[in-house]
Amino acid sequence: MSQYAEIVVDVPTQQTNRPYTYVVPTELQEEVQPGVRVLVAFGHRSVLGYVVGLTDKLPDDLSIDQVKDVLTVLDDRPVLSAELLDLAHDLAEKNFSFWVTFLALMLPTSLKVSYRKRLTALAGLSDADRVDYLDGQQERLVQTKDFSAKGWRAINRLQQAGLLEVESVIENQGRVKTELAFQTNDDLDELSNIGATLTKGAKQQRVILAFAEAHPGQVFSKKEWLEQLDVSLATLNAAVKKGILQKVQVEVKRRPASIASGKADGVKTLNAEQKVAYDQITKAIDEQEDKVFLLEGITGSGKTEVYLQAAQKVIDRGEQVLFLVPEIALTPQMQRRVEDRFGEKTALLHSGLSTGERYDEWRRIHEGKVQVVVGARSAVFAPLTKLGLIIVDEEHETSYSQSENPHYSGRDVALWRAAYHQAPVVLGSATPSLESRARAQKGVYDLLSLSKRANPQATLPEVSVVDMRQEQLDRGDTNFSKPLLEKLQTVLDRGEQAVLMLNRRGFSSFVMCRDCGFVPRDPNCNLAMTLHMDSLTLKCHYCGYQEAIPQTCPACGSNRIRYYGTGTEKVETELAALMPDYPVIRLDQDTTRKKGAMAKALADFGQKKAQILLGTQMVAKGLDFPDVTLVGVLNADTGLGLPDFRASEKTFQLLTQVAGRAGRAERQGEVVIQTYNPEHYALKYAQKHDYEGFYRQEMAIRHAAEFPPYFYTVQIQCSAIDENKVALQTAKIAAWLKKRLPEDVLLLGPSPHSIAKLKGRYFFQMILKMKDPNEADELLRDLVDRSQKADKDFALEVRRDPVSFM
DNA sequence: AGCACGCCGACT
DNA sequence: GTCGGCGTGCTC
Repeated sequence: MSQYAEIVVDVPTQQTNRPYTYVVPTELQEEVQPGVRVLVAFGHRSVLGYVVGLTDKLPDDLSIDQVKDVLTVLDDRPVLSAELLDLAHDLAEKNFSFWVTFLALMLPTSLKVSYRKRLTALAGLSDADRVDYLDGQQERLVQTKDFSAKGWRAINRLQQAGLLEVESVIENQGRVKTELAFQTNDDLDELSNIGATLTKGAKQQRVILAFAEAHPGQVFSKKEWLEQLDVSLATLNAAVKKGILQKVQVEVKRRPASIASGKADGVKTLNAEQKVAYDQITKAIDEQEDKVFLLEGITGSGKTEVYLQAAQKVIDRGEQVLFLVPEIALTPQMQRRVEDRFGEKTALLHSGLSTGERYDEWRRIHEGKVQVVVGARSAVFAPLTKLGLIIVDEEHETSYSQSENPHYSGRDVALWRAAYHQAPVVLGSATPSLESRARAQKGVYDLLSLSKRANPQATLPEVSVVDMRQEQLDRGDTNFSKPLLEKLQTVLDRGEQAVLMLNRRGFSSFVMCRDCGFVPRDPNCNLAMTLHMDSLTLKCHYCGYQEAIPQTCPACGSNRIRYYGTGTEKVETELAALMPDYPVIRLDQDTTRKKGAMAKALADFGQKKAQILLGTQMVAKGLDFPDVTLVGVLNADTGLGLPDFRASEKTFQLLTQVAGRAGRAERQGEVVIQTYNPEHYALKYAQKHDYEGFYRQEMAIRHAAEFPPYFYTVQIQCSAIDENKVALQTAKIAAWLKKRLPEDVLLLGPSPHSIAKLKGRYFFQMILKMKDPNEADELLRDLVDRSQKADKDFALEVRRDPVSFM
């Protein structure tokens, strides 16, 4: 029996980033366990806390009268395991954040609490005050932000005068979902008595009564009653009044819509290379080795089949599998395969779920009812206790890194958890990140390669590169080169399908006045706004600001205001003119915003309702359609100009991924890449399907420029509403750092963000480069600490191994 | 983050 | 003299 609990309180600041000791009252001894949430008094108020440990001994610097009691226990069993408590602590240290921030991140939103106050009017409160503070009501639930500091002072005065009651309310944000149901009376004598009182005309009541007598004491949902007995709700309510039925609330678990095809996904025979990979992975599973495998397999080489069979092995051992995918909403095909293979044992976690669905999936995992969890980044914190294998599909994807606070790398968390559980990790990709590939080179990871397509009749597609500079000279301003159009026509005539990708990264359509050159910009970010023809608006893609397309130039009044650049919509229009007989399915942010729209568009394409699929980067990932024999990349190189040392790597990965959509079955596939940089090495290697070649050349460049994987990077990003303030403050910090940084740590910058103003704030950044990733940690922690106290408007974020630079 | 304490200028 | 502005420091 432990007397004291170590508790991390829900106050995310540097000064409170440690456990506090509380007394466990005897009556709560059973319930207070590591990993449960509790309410504790902290300062002058009550806050949520996470129990991170128990102890019998008071810390030396505390006396018994300084320690307060745990007030309430919120969970009847721990919501966080010892593993996750530990992991949260490590992540906070590593990413310059707070322990409590990561603890909260690991739980579904439904288990977070809201802090509110209940104001209740007492006798003597004036009508004016009642209107001001209670909306004219008797009582009201309010948040801190509902009143200004002045307002709160006034409320405190009213409370002291005994005119108003103020009470803190802390409660879970989510609730278990219940639905209305009706339970039949189980007292048959009483039922027959009621039957005697029914009038002749009460036919419906007799139906219900007969049913109740046949099923005494049973519960059926409202829906079941309405459908099965064909009665109305009013009739049911009347039966409640008579005492035949009783209203009850029953718990229902929300499940995200299954997209399983209904047929079991058959186990496929592995080819020789797949078998080697499978054997190595399952050996590590059996021997409980926390090995990391890098599964480097060309597109269509059957990585998924290896994952699924290895997962089966883990399930047979009674253990659990964590299967991470970049963004599950974008890969419905992967979701379907896992569901077809493992059915009810699967849980899904991704951003497309509602809060309630997410909570219920989380509880299924927490209750141990699940053996496979499929999910995007945040699913890496799934409360699995018997992990036997972690799979990270498309491990090079940057979406595994969270760039907003708190920063973390899902891939690194996967490695941490696997080591904890002594389970292997499989990192899979056709185009591994240079970091992972380099680790495999050094023997830190085990390299497994799949060099052939799984379908023995399928080969890698032929890739041709078209120089758009020449095309523009010959044919004028167009998005479609002659070779691409010819190939497209051939494929369509044969009844096959084509995927066209418009790489929109760093590229967009905008409006410009042909007379004065005016370009409409949004007032927050001062960026050229992107044209949206479907809603006839101009939008800022960064802050979401939108306005109507001007008919005349706001600057000079000319009506020669025209559209420039290329968006998917404009290409769609151009395509419709060039290929009027062939309908097009468009796939971009705008057409897939609605829930399930992506899956529907892909299903339509799969059923050949259209032969052309046109989209942004999202068509590059994971699509597997046997009739696609042509892939066209309309603008391959727009990403090369970004201020990011990974621009080449990202371009190579994107081109390789999208090229992999062609010729996945028996028919030979073809790829046409249109570019203004035909000589660029990223294109050359993508053309030859030569990842290893690209890897070697890019590594040489990274080595010369002292970038990852040879060096570790840390990004320090500063922002403020006032431009001068950030510039000045950032320069000061740079000078401060230069004085203190070890000699072998390089500081780049500060430099302004390539987009001057974002969401009303100005950004500057500095980059640190170093050989030892933790060399500057202490200094950076000190910096974060100081900057937090310094100024409310000024914000500073430290990002380890950032995936994009600005 | 909240909340109190305490110091300073602007009013009854 | 007192009220309310906000800078500083603490919370088991």
